[in-house]
Amino acid sequence: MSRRSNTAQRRAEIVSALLAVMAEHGYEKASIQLIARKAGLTPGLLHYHFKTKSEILLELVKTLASLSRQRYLDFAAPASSADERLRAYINARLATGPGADPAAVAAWVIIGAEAVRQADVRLVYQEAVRAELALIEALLAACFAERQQPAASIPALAAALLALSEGAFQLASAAPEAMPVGYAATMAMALVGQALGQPPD
Amino acid sequence: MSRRSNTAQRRAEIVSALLAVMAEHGYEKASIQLIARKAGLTPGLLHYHFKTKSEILLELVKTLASLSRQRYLDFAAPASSADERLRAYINARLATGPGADPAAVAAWVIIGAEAVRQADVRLVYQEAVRAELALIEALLAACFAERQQPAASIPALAAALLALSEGAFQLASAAPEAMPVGYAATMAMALVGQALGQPPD
Amino acid sequence: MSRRSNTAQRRAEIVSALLAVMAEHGYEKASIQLIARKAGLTPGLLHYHFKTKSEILLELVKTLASLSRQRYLDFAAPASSADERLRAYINARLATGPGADPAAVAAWVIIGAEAVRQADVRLVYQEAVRAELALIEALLAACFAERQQPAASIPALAAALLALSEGAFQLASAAPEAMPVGYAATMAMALVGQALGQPPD
Amino acid sequence: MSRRSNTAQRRAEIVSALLAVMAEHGYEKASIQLIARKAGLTPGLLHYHFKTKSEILLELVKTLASLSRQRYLDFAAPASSADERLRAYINARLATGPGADPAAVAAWVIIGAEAVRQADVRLVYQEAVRAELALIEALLAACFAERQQPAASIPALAAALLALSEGAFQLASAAPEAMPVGYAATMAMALVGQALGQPPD
DNA sequence: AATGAATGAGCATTCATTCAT
DNA sequence: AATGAATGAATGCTCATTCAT
Repeated sequence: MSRRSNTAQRRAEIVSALLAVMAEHGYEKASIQLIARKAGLTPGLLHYHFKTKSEILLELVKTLASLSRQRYLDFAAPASSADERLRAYINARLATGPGADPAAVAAWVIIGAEAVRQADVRLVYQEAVRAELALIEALLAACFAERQQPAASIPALAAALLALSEGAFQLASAAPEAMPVGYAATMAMALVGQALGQPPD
Repeated sequence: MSRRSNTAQRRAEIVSALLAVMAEHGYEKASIQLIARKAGLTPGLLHYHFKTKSEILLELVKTLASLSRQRYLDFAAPASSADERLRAYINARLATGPGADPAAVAAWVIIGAEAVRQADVRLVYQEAVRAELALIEALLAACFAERQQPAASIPALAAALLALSEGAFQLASAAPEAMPVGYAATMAMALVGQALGQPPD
Repeated sequence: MSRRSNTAQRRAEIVSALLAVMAEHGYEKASIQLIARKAGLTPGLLHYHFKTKSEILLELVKTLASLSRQRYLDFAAPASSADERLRAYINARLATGPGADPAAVAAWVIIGAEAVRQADVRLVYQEAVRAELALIEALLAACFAERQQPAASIPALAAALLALSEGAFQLASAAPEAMPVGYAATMAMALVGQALGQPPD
Repeated sequence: MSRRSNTAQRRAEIVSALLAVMAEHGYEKASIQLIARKAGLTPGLLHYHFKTKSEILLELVKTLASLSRQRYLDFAAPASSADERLRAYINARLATGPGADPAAVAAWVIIGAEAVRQADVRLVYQEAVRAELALIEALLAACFAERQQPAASIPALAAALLALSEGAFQLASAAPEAMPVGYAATMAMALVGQALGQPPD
């Protein structure tokens, strides 16, 4: 009698289309028309599943944050020590970016810029930043504990690792040819190694 | 007595207005009307001095890069050693950002995102990145030379310092409350210190 | 046992929902979605019971006219003279409006404006106007007959009473604070009283 | 050097076009496209001179109120007594409507309906209603004074005259064939005459 | 140099209506 | 009877750019 809802799947398709279009054209130029075409849907249908364009963006932010977290969990699954988990985190983030997907990295960079001017985007972006910082701090604290060393400057170190990540994403998206290969993960390890008094390897 | 041309000054005013409007509204929402109003000029006049809106943005990129460079030169003026010059660089960049101006930092972040999708912006952005990397590498090489140490991983280290900067700008603009105070300069110094085998002071 | 058709009730619910939504948002902004939500139904179902949105409006016009007529009949039930019936009519119309419902009054005002531009609405609106005029004229004629006076200007007087009603509805809906209390019924009585040579009481 | 502004004239043209289109299609169906075509302008230009469509409507309300007032002043110019001025008012309003223009009358009816649902329209509509009531009350008071009679029920009488006007406009616009000729002015005079104890003629 | 009216393409969004289920 | 996804046309509005003055 009643139709079965396909909203969840449609929403995922639309979010995914926004990711792809945004990586290429930015957020403002990612028009509803363009997103719809990429998703193989009609513009009207996008507004049936999402009230506004901004709402799609907010869902994309959450999706990317979640993907990045899942990627860390996958990398860390085989780890058996705090050191290994921290290395897994750095590799998950910096060896090939979140989801190993350049488009996702570019989209994240553009989201970061939108967060500067759009209050609602800023809110979910900040939530993602706080969650990421908390994760890094926990990983660092575990390393210090494992070595029975006094924890030093964990917040600053975590912030620097996050900043290094975000900056690496930016530069990878906008000036890839200018950057050396593999610098980000290597230098992140070095920074952590210095704080721990020895390389985490 | 012919009227003196005020073109140079007008162009500077317009570029400065774009900076201010962009920091608040982003590039796409920084309409010619809005920029003109901020500059106290009329929309038509903007197109008399700049052929297109994009041209204003390109000039802003160069202006910001130049301001950042000048800021380093000012900080480095009293320095008498390679170590001091490197510290001056890090402080000029990260102690308060380029030009000590949050609006300029926000504008730079937005420019970074525009560079992802606009080829002409990407070009001048990459030029700025390359110049910045070259400067950092030279400063690092001088430090190694001063200490008569073999230079190691200079490109990776320079890239990491730049990524740390760009990421710190991003986070300072979009999630300032989430970040600890002064972490960026401190950790940049630490990273350099480790590479040099000792803190650069 | 076959399912009993609930069409009649559903149609009434829908018409009633249109009344409520229209009083708040006007006819154009009373979208099918909004009407459906107010009625607790789905958009598709509205088009199952009514072919077009306009059809719902036409039914609403008839419903309101019918309610207004029923209200007069209720008021006039205890009346035993032509004078009393005329007073009952004026009170039914103007003491608190049709159905004693401000939403219905507002909806009627909006219907009046729609009648200006929509031919099909105009048709049923005019039918309602003619019926109303006929009723008033009959009531007036009965008063004259009762007093054995020659009937004078009955059409003009009936038209003025109707115009006074419609205008009072308009002003009650759009500028209630600006109007004195109870003026409409009072002055309608006065107008009738003058025509009859004495107040109808 | 600078261009001469034609804004005032353009705005008047646009307001006039809205009046014409609205009388035929209502406010919602009076699209910017349609108004622009009627005015012989491009849609973009309408938004150059008016920020929003609603702003055009607000200006139209003021224009119509002003025209109606001017029409009374013209009618009242030759009057030499309070009675004559009151008769001039009634004739200016009801003999042929404000501006003697059926389109203006229809537009006013539609504005009245818009005032029910749009707060900003309601505001200027109420202002017009209050001004009109104040004028009628002053005219009535002058009549009573002239006759050295005690003033009775002036607010109610003024309200009834206004309601009669608004209702007459409504019926003239939506059901002209159903209405007798000249009833409104005649009955307005009668109503006033009764209050004054004798016809103002 | 400077003005500001004018253009035209593009935008997000709304909505009555249809239809497979 | 009922659902809710889907469509396509229309709407108000924005904006970079042009140009006569």
